[in-house]
Amino acid sequence: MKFEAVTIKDIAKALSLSTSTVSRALRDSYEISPETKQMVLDCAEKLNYQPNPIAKSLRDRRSGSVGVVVCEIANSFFSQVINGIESIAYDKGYNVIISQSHESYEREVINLKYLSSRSVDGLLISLSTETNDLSHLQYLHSKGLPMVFFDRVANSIPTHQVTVDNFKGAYEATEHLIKMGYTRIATLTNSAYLSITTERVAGYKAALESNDLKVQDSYVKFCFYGGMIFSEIEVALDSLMMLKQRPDAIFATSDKLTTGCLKYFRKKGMKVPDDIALVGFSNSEIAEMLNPSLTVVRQPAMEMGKCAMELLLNL
Amino acid sequence: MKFEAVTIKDIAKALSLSTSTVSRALRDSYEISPETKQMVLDCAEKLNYQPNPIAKSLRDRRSGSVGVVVCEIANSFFSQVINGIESIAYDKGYNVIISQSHESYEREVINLKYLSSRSVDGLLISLSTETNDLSHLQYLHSKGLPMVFFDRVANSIPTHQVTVDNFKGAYEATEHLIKMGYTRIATLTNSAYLSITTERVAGYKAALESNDLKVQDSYVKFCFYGGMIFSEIEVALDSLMMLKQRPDAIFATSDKLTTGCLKYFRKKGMKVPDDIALVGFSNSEIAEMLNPSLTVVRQPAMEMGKCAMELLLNL
DNA sequence: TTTATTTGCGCAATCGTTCCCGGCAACGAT
DNA sequence: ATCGTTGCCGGGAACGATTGCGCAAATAAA
Repeated sequence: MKFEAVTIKDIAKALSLSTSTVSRALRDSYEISPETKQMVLDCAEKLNYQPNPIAKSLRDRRSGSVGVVVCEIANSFFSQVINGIESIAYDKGYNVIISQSHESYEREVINLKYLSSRSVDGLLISLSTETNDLSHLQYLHSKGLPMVFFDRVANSIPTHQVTVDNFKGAYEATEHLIKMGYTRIATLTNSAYLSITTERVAGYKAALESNDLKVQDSYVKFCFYGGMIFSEIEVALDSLMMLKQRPDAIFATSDKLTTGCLKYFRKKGMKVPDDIALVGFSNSEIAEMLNPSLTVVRQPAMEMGKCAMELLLNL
Repeated sequence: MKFEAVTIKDIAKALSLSTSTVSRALRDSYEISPETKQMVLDCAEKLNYQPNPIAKSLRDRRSGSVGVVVCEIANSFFSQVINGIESIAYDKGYNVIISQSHESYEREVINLKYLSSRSVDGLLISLSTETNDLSHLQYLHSKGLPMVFFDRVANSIPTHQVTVDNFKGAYEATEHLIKMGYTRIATLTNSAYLSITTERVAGYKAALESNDLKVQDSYVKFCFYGGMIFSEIEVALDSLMMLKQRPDAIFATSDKLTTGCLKYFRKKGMKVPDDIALVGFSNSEIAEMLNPSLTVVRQPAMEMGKCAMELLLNL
C-alpha cells in the first residue's frame, strides 16, 4: 500500500507495550484495563493506524471477499444484479471481486481459478453461454467453497439458486401477444445450453398451446451469444422474415435481444408495432422511452443480487 | 479459502526438501538443479498446489489489486470503462475492486478509505457529483498512492487524467443543431461541480457565439444528480417548456440525461424531432434503435478505461 | 594435493496480526 | 504466613511465501 504504514508494532513501541496487548486493546478484549485501552486507542488515532487486512486474512485464512462471475458487466441486467450484491456485501464488510466471462467457457474457467486462488470466501456465478461442462465448479463445490448461482443456474450442483420465474414470465409475455390478436408468434432466445432459455421457451410454448396455437420449431430462433454479436440476430431475423408464414409478432427473451430486434427493424425500415409486434424480457429503461412504448417483462435484477448475496452469507 | 489448502510446506514435506528450495524451484530460480525443479513441479501438479496470494501480498507489501471508484456501475458509460480497465488489468495480473459512490461524497470518502485499507496498489477514480472537497484524495496522493482520474477529473491533483475532448464534442453537437436550422437551443447538463460539465457547457456556448446566436442562461439547466432522479429532469424541462421563447432543440450532455429527455417527451406526447430536436452525449446503443435515429456524440468508454489503466501501471 | 570456485540447498528472518500459554503482581481467604 | 484467585500483560508461535546468508559437496584451477 502506501509508503510507511503504521503497524501495531509502532503503537506498541510508542507506548512501551507488547503487540499482544495492543492487539487486544484494539479488539476491546476484556483482559485489558480500561486505561490501557484508552491509551492505545488514542495512540492509534494519533498515528492514524489502519489495520492491515492482508495480515488478518493470512492469519484467519479468510479473505473477506466474494467473487462474482458474470458474462458482461456492461449488460444492464448484470450491472444491476451486481449493484444488489454490492449493497449487501458492503454492509457486511465483504468486498466484491468482479470478473467477466464474456460468454466464453475458457474465460469462465480461468476466472474461477483466479478467484479461488485469490482465496475468495464465496462465489456468485451466472454461467456463460458456452458452459456445459461443470466439472470446474463441481470441484470447487466439493472443496467446500460456498457458491450461489443466479439467473443462469446449474441444476446439477446442489446449492442455492436465484432466478425469476422464467416460465411464468415467458408465458405471460406470449399470452399478451395472443390477447392482442397476434397468431404467428416467433421467439428469439438465447443459447439452448442455458437454463433460462429452456424455461422461457417452455413458457412460450405452453402459452401457445393453451391458446390453441400450434408450436412451430421454425419460429424458435436461438442466438448462441445472446445477441452480443449483432449478425447473429440478423441471421435469425432474416430467416424468420423469409418464412412463407412470416411471423407477425416476436417475443425476445432478453434485453440484448430486444434491442437487437429494434435495431434490425429500424435498419429494415419496419415499424414496431405496425409492421411487427415485439415484447421483451428486460430490465433497462428503454421501454419507457420508445413511442409507442414497448411491452416488457421486468426482471428485478437488483433484488436478485441482494437475495443471492444474502444466501451466500448463510453458507 | 477452501478446506485444506495445499501449501509450499506440504510439497517440501512430501519431497523432504526445505520450503526455500520448493519456493525457488517454483519460481524457476537458477540455483536449483533441473531435476529438483522437475520433482517439485510434478509434485505441485499432483497435489494441485495453488500459491496463496495473500501470503505473497503480505510479504511483498503490495496487493496486486487496483481500486476503481465510479458513481454507478449500472451506467453504461462506466460499465464500459470498467470493461476496458478490467481487460488491461487482467493481462497484467491485477485484479480490480470496484466500488460505487452513488454520487454521494460521503460514500466516496468511505469507499476510498476502505480501498486504501485494502492496500490497493493504485486507484482509478471518477469523482462523484457531490465532491468538491478533495482533501481525502490529496491525502492519499501525498502518501504516494498512484492514482489516475477519468471522465470527472480533479485538476488540482497533479496526476494523470483521462478524458474526452468535452469542449469539442459539445461544440460539434451544438453546431449540428445550428446547421439543422435550430436557433433556440437549450442544454441539459450535469452538476456544475463536475469538470465535464463546465467543459461541455463552454463548448455549447462557444458554438452558439461563433454562429451569432445569443447565449441565455435560462437555456442552461443543471441536473445535480445527472438525471439519476427523474424528477430533476422533469423540473428542468418543465421550466424550459414554460419559457416565452421555448427552445426548439435540446443538447443533453449525458446518456442518462438523454434517455431522461426521451422519457419526458414521451410522457408529454411530444415527438422527437418533430416537436423538439435532441442530441446527446452517449455511449449506449439506444441511438441506433430509435426511429428516426438520434444524433449522439460517442464517448469511447472502453478505450478510456484501457488508457486509464495503462497510465496507472506506469506509476 | 591443496586452494578456489561453483552448484545446490537449508536456516532463519520477515511481512502484520492474532491467540495460546504462561507469569507476576495484588488481593482475599484460610 | 501461605494458598488460590483474579486482573493485566508479555513471549512467542503461528498463517504462507520469499530471500539474504551461509554451508556443505562437487568441480575446477593451481
